[in-house]
Amino acid sequence: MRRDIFQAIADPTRRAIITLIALHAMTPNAIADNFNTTRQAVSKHLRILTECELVKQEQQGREIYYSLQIEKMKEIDKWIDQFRKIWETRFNQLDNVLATLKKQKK
Amino acid sequence: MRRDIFQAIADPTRRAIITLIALHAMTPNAIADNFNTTRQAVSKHLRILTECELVKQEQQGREIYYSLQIEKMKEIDKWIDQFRKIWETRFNQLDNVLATLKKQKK
DNA sequence: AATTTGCGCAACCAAAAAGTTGCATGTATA
DNA sequence: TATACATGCAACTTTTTGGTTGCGCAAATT
Repeated sequence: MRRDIFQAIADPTRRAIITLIALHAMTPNAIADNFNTTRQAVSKHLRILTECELVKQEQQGREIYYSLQIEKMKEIDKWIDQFRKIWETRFNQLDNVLATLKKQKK
Repeated sequence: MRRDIFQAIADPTRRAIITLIALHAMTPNAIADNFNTTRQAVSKHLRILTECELVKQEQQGREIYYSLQIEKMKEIDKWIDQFRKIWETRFNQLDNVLATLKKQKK
């Protein structure tokens, strides 16, 4: 079973769950109420998110509150970073081109 | 067929292809040589990447050069941004806590 | 002109994932 | 203690996906 963060965020429902619990911990039932799915389906998504450590749980009586382990999201940011470098470089190059054009105009 | 950028980057081979062609356009055969797959498999990945506009192609004779449409990568960055805001806020809050502790120490 | 090469596309197959159903378990509540 | 929730988990079904094979087409090469 492939379980990495990129695979985890591939599913739109999981992305929505992530956003939903980013600020406040929620129970599976409460989460399911926000979507067009069953509790079980949400439960499965939560298991996947837990498996790749994107989510942590906290039991409170018979309820289990799930919340986002936001640090983990930085892994995606880290991967994007290599491309950020590229697009920033390109932007600067464009900047240089514009500056050169301006100079020539003078 | 669901075709969005998050689904596109879910596959590790596709992520590798993206990184590979980020700087230089490459042909399917050249890309396949870098991995442990066939040209056809790469071709299929390229089709998926093309469908969600992550990749552009340029024909040159009988060869087709594929390169990354890096602007599209910003969409992921944009999604991550909501979480970046959260973790930066938390970091600042921690900063405040540390500052307060320091003050009390004095 | 014949052959080789680079490629896309469609059909197929196996594996994985998403969702559903039916439990079992533990915690509240009457 | 009996009942009603809240939940996880395992089995099963349906879809989706990644890969392979076998074309066909067009551009290069001979």
